[in-house]
Amino acid sequence: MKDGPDIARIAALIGDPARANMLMALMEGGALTATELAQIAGVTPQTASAHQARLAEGGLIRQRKQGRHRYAELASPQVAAVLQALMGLAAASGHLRQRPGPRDADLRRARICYDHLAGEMGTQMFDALLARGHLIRRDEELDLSEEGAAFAREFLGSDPEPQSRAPLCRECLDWSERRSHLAGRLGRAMLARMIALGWARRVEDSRVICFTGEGERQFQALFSS
Amino acid sequence: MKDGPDIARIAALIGDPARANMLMALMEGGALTATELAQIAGVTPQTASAHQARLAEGGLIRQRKQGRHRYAELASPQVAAVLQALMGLAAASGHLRQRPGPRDADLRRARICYDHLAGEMGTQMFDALLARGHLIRRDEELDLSEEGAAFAREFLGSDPEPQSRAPLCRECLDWSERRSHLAGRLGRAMLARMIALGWARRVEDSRVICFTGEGERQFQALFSS
DNA sequence: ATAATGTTACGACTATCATCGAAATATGAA
DNA sequence: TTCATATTTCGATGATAGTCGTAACATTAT
Repeated sequence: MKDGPDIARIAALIGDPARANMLMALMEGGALTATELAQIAGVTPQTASAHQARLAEGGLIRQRKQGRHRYAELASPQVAAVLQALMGLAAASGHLRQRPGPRDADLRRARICYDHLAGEMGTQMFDALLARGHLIRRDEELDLSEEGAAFAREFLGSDPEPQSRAPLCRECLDWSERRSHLAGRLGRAMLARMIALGWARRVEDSRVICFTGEGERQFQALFSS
Repeated sequence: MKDGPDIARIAALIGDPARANMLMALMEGGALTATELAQIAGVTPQTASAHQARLAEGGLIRQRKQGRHRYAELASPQVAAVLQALMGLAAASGHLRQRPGPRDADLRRARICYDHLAGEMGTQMFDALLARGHLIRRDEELDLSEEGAAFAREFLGSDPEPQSRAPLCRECLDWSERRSHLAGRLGRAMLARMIALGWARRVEDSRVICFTGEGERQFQALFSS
């Protein structure tokens, strides 16, 4: 009966918390499988699959079937633009979230954000790398300096997934700290290395990352400002 | 459990058809009352009032109470940006709407768009006024020229609601024609005058505007290109 | 004061849909 | 093949919330 584009249909698709979380995860630019999205959204794979189908039908994501996996990625930059606008509005509305951040103290301290380190320790590492000139910000882009590359090679033992075409360094807004932490291939590799070194481990069925006493010491030695 | 701004809450607010229609109407920039929004959204005043309250609580609109009316307007340009992005995506998705315009032929011919004339005849009138220099477009604004003002005075018999501070002329996107028609105080006055002259009448319980044979003739005499 | 109109509050009904358990299907690994 | 993993289908359940009728409240008009 009304005229105008069907904006409600699309908004309703984004309006479900689970789907919104899935889309936010896809905002990073990568392609994720249904089970990965399920973990991120905190639902079972079945529901995630259903959501994925609805999002695809609504034209918000594209699906690439590859082997027994079904990867999902944002359908177009316009979708990202909508999400970006929504994030801006949500942040400006003060409606950052009912709880201004993860409520658990452990979650606020150190947690996993999809695949990299977030929380107080995440922002601390990010700030330290930036202060030392290992990371360089240039117009919305984040680059690794010469010294930064050397540091990463030494710490990681190798280059992080050199074959991937996902960005090496990316800023990711930390909503408990309201500041940035490091995402991208380097962010993922850094966290993986810390776990491999025994500095920290993931807590079962939670996003909490628990550092050992020794791990905390080493971390502070490396990233104290 | 998740981090990030609460984008789902806001999207869910826009996700309801009634609320989406209300917001789209407010996109014009004006302030509308609850009953006006109810008519536009096709719901009863009670539900419109409830929706208005939820939109205000969600920070999408601001309310100004004035006498026994409660005017609603978009809270910020950021809200408009979100709606704009959604419209762009919806249009690009081909999801213009299940039906690309009002399905009824009569609706496509001439209908009421809130308070002014829309449809083929609406765009025809708009184009004619523009072609003759009665209306002048200057950077997104729409103004009435000297000749246009004279024409309006003659046709209307008086100036349209000179006391109001709403814009006199405004462009309104016509989604069955995908072109502009005339809104604003002048658009409202023009339609009211045509009805007063007996050229046309509203069809009960519909948005259709039915022109008489003589009314159609007069209309074509005035606004043929 | 009385009536008329705009708005809001309450209560109830209803439909939509998100969610999950169980099971089926598809693909890859051994 | 047989087993394991990823994904999808089906059915059922449960909760959210959109809707309206009735009525109260607020404000303006007569």
